[in-house]
Order: sequence, then C-alpha cells, then structure tokens
Amino acid sequence: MSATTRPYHHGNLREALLEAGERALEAHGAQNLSLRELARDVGVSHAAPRRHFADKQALLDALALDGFEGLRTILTGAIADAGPDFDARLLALARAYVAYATDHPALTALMFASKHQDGAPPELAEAAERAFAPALTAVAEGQRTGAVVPGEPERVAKVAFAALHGLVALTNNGLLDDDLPLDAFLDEAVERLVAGLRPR
Amino acid sequence: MSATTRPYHHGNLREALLEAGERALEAHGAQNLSLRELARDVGVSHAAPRRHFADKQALLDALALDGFEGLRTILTGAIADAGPDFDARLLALARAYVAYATDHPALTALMFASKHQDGAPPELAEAAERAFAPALTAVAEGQRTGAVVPGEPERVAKVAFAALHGLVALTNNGLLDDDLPLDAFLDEAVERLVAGLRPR
DNA sequence: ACCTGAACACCGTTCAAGT
DNA sequence: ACCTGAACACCGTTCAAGT
Repeated sequence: MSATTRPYHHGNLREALLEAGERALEAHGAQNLSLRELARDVGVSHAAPRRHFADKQALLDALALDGFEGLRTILTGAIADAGPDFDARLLALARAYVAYATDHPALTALMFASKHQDGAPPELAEAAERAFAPALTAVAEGQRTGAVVPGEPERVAKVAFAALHGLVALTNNGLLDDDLPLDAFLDEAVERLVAGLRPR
Repeated sequence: MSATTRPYHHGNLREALLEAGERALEAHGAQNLSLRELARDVGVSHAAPRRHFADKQALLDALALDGFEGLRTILTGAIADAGPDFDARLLALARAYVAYATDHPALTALMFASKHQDGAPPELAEAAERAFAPALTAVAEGQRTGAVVPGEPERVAKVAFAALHGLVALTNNGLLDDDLPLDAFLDEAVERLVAGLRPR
C-alpha cells in the first residue's frame, strides 16, 4: 500500500475479510452482511472472497469458529483467575460468559444459530466443545465436593448453561434491560442458578 | 380460480401472505424468506404485498405478533387445565412453552429477535406481555403461598423464563438432542428451576 | 496461486398505470 | 381500494480470463 507495488492484496485477504466480517456482523447483523460489501471494504473485487470462502455460509461458519475460540480463551482465563471457592468459580465463569456474549451479541447469536444445520463443518462443534470444557470441569469439581447435585456432569452443565444463555439471549434482544440493571440481575440469576444446582 | 371471474385475489391477500409466510419461515428460515416467493405462492404480482406490508420487516413483525398471540392461547389453556398444586402449574406452563417453541422453532426465534429492533411496532411488545401474563400470575401466586422466593414478581418470572428459553434455544439449534431425550431433560431442568425459585 | 470482470438469476423497493 | 408491470439498485454465485 506504501510505494508502487500495490499487489493483488495487502497480505492476507482471508484475515482481512474475517475482520471486516466481524465488524459488519455487529454493525448490521448476519442477515444484512454482504460479501460484496466486505470485498469493497477490503479493496478487492467481489469475486475475490471466493478463493477463501466457498460461499457466504462458509464465511459465517469461520466467524462462528473464531467466536468459539475467543470464548474459550475468556472462559479459561476466568476460571484460572478465580479462587478455590466453588460458588466464586461458577460466578466467575458466568460473568465471563455474559460479558463476552453481551460484548458480541450478533456473533453470539451466530454461534448458537442454525450453524448447526445441515452442512456445518465438524470443526464448529469441536470448537464449541473446547470452549465449554472449563464449565464442564467446574461442574465435575463441584460434584466431587458435594456442592452440586450428582448426575451426568454434561447434563448438569448443560442445564446450567442453558439458563445463563437464556438470560443472555433475552438481554441481547432488549427484553430485559427495560427495567433491570443487568449486573444486579445477573448476580440474582446466578445465585438462583447455583441454588438450583445445590443438592437439597 | 373456478369460473371466469378471476378477481384480483381470492379474498384476503393479507391473511394468505401471513399463512404462506409462516410456512416459508419454518421451511427455509427468516433469512431466506422472500416476499417475491410468497407473492408467487399466493398467486399475485411481486408488488402486491406492498398494499398490506410496507416492507419485509413489517411482514416479519406481523408473523411475530401472531406468534405471541398463539403462545398466549397455549399458555392460558395450560394454566387453566392444571390443578391447584404450584409445582404442577409451573410444570404445565413450562411444558406448554417448550412444546410451542419446539413446534415453531423459526417463529420462536423471530419472536425474540426482531422484537426490539429500531422501529418495532409497540403492538409487538404488548402482545409479548399479554402472552406471558399467565406466567407472571403463577409466580405471584407462588409467592403468596410461600412456594417462591419473594421479590418483584416480574423479575423472578423473567429469571425463570430466561432459563426455560435458554433450554429451548439450545434445543432448537441442535445443541442438546445429540445425547439427551428432551422430555426427560425438560423435567430435570424444570425441577432444578423450581428448586432455584424455592426459598431456602 | 490469487485475483478480475462480465454475466446470470434472484432480491427488495418504488412508481406510474390499470380496473 | 387493490393490484400489475416495468424499472432500479443491489445481491450471491459462476466462470473464463488475466498476472
């Protein structure tokens, strides 16, 4: 871009498209994301993306995959920073997930949307599983110390995650913040969640 | 279509479009719903829908509105048929919601997505509120009899609904049924939900 | 190997015009 | 009042061709 050369592209078109895609995703939603627009943003012809993404869905899949990897990093960090107390660890995970999901609402929706449909690449499901491994581990820990009801850890973790994800879904769609400050609400919800997981 | 008359349309184009829209929605998703396709299905020119729906979003909003009214009918019926026992009433509501949402996955996603967009008509939010009134009432009941933690009923109901909605969201996106039979899973989840709501 | 340019079939939306 | 037909600007996708 500096001197005279001006090659086909400034380096890695694939990465540039993904970056522009993430911006466009949060800006106008997955519905209105246009490959041609991304190509323009990045300065290539509208047919150039084809080299790197077979079609629009392939680009969306790649974005979702990156999303799961980002989430994994966040969750892993959160659990590492949390102390040994079980409730604190669970709260840290929950907070981290909510923070990630509310920071990237459109990406989160994409990650959990029809991506799972017909021809979704298996890497997506694998990345999702890796992302949630910390949560699974936490539940299993909790079960060993008796802080969590017994049962298949995967199942228990999924129930807990579903509750959290529902909160995030409603928040990101504007159904909660009318009358609720999210932070306080989250604390209450997670408290309730932990209460629901406790043996009785 | 029968004799010679062949008027502009067979009656109510608006209703016909909504019906075709609901089918198309569940068939190929809101993303790929095409106004022109609906017009073809119904047998009018591609510009005819404009009389009844200002644009595509207006049709989607109308579909979502119908969805909330359908949900309201279902929930009202479920609570009416349930006995006096609180847990049974809550379970009935939860079951009814899950049944509705898994029967109409794309419509459910639409109902909780486009809802809050910039120019969403206020009728949508009102219809949503009416739909969930039975749940709000049930929580308030539970609080009077001491079966549910105290606190603003709206807030408590929203936490509970969020949990359920998360379950539905994961189910409808194929993230649960790999390894879990939904019915048994739902029972466990609702049990946990009720446990979370109980004072301790 | 990577990108361009033209082309095709499809959209949503608009608007004059028909009945 | 309700619908048609042509038109416009935009897509996603394909493919020969350039470097």
